[in-house]
Amino acid sequence: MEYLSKDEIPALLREAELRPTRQRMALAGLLFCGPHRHVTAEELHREAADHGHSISLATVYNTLNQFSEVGLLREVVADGSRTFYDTNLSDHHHFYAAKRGKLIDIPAGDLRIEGMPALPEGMKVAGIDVIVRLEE
Amino acid sequence: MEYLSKDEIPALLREAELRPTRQRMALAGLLFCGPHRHVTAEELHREAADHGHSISLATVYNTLNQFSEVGLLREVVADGSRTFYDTNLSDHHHFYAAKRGKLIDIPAGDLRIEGMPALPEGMKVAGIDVIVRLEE
DNA sequence: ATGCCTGCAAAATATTTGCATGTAA
DNA sequence: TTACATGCAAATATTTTGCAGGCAT
Repeated sequence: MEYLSKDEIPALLREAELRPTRQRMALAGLLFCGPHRHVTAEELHREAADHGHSISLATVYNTLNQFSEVGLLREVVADGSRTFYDTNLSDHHHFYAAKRGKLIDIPAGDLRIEGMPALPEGMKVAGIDVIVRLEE
Repeated sequence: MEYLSKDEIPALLREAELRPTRQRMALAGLLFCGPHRHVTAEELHREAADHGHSISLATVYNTLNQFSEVGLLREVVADGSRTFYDTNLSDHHHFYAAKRGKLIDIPAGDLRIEGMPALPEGMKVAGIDVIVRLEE
């Protein structure tokens, strides 16, 4: 399976109706041109800096939120104190090793939810998050 | 089924090796002498004030954390930006109506998890959180 | 009396926003 | 050119911490 190449990034952004600006290109390159990953804003900001992209942390936050809004990323709430962004959009769940602050994918289909009860009047399911918390 | 009465609170705290101080008594009374509930620190702080208990927000936070550490409460991470504390300690899951910021219990047993994959080397399961996100 | 608790304010963290400037189309 | 994006700093929101004084035992 091939990873996305850098020159496919502009199209990816355009399809999402986001202008392919320098910063978005750089961050999208880091996020999408390789295997799936989980990042925090802080991590991605540092990584961008390491690659010579000077992008402010606020812009990293804004960009991650935009990418989430248009469905390029999925937010994962595992820790209350930090937000993770997952490049894997398929229907899957997560292990969370709190001590290491690391998320690990549980492949789609491995974990199934059975016995969904009736929903409150007039509501529908927007998503199901399963976090399996791990300890040593 | 009877709810806990106020005069059982000191024993509850003592069993948890927490001194029954005025503030802990007041907060425990609000939390445990009635049906199960989900609260945020902010909500509990306001509620205490409404009942004439002037307890600082910092103390509410500290107390909720202590109660969680000794197993009187369970923390529920639903929203990333707020921590909920649940008085229902049984093995159950939650609906989360993001728009209303409200958690709703899914009774234990209603929802089952099937097909847990192998865990990473040397780790064990500390807990499983399922959040079913709802929208209108 | 002793040591754990609390209140307050200040610090720490994580994230968002306002606005002047920069840049893609 | 023109609207949208960015950088920066400041604002916001939430939670934690330090320390002087208070209270349970």
